[in-house]
Amino acid sequence: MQTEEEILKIKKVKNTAVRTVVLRHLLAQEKAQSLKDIENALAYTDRSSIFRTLKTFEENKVIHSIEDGSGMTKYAVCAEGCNCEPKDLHYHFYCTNCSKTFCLVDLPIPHIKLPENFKLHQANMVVKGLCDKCNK
Amino acid sequence: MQTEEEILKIKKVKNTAVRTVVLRHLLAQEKAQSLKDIENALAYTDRSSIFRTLKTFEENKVIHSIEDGSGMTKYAVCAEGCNCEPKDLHYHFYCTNCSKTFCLVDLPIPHIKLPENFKLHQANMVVKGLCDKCNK
DNA sequence: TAATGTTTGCAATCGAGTTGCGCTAATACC
DNA sequence: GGTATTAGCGCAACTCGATTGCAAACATTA
Ligand SMILES: [Mn+2]
Ligand SMILES: [Mn+2]
Ligand SMILES: [Zn+2]
Ligand SMILES: [Zn+2]
Repeated sequence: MQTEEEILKIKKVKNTAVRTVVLRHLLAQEKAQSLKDIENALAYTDRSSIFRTLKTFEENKVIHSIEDGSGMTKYAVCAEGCNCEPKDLHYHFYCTNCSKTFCLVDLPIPHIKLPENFKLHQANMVVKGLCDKCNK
Repeated sequence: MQTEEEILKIKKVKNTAVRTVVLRHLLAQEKAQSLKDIENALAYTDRSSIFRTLKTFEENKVIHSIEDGSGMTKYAVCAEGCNCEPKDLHYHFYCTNCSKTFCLVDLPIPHIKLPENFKLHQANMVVKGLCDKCNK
């Protein structure tokens, strides 16, 4: 497991107080976090600072974002070695009962045969249903 | 190709003026439409009426919605025989250049082996990149 | 140190989505 | 047909996540 400092160094993002604490928070979660989740957890850090930090992180591939249909974009730390390329894409699971969103990093996306002349760059793959805790 | 009246009858949705014109518009498009797209196209129909129409259509599986990450939910008419079940799920393509979102109905989603005890109900699968027209 | 660039906090704004409400049209009931 | 009830519609207001302008604080460079 890499520390916040190591990750930021590898991804060439300058370390600051806000960046460290946001990244630390993201690393400590099992579920993907919304801006509001982070804002609530970091009571003394301003929302717009967190917002801009998330943008910076995403641009530099420290994290990736997930549109799970809940109305709030979620964020999760990229796995070690991830470069947000097609080979790094994975499914996400959104539990319609507990509203948690997870990265299914062990479930790589199969090769998608797009129509002639289409070019794949990114993907937002969200599978919805019940997570193991809610599926009783 | 089914007419608006036929589709609404099959899906047991009462026909009204707004519903007919919204469905007709959706049927005539090659790309999935946002609420704003429809509002712009139907200049004399109120936004909230279109909004509620879309909700009704979605609840009754006349259309399905797509979260393509553009910030606006897109809507597309379900294929004939579609019941919005896992077997009916398909990929969507969002062109990052021209911002068009398409249903790739001929590209069914492969079986997804979720972790133990997870239950799949729905999915929002969006592949992003360049469409054939923009990939020169 | 002074100049320059970057990050942060605060407040304001944006905009897609949603809702309350009164009016009208459609349907059900007598 | 006539009246009560329900459903759909249009307008305006509102919600709330996301985004931005700006000035102060901080870091880097010359
Ligand atoms: Mn992920
Ligand atoms: Mn579709
Ligand atoms: Zn759950
Ligand atoms: Zn395109």
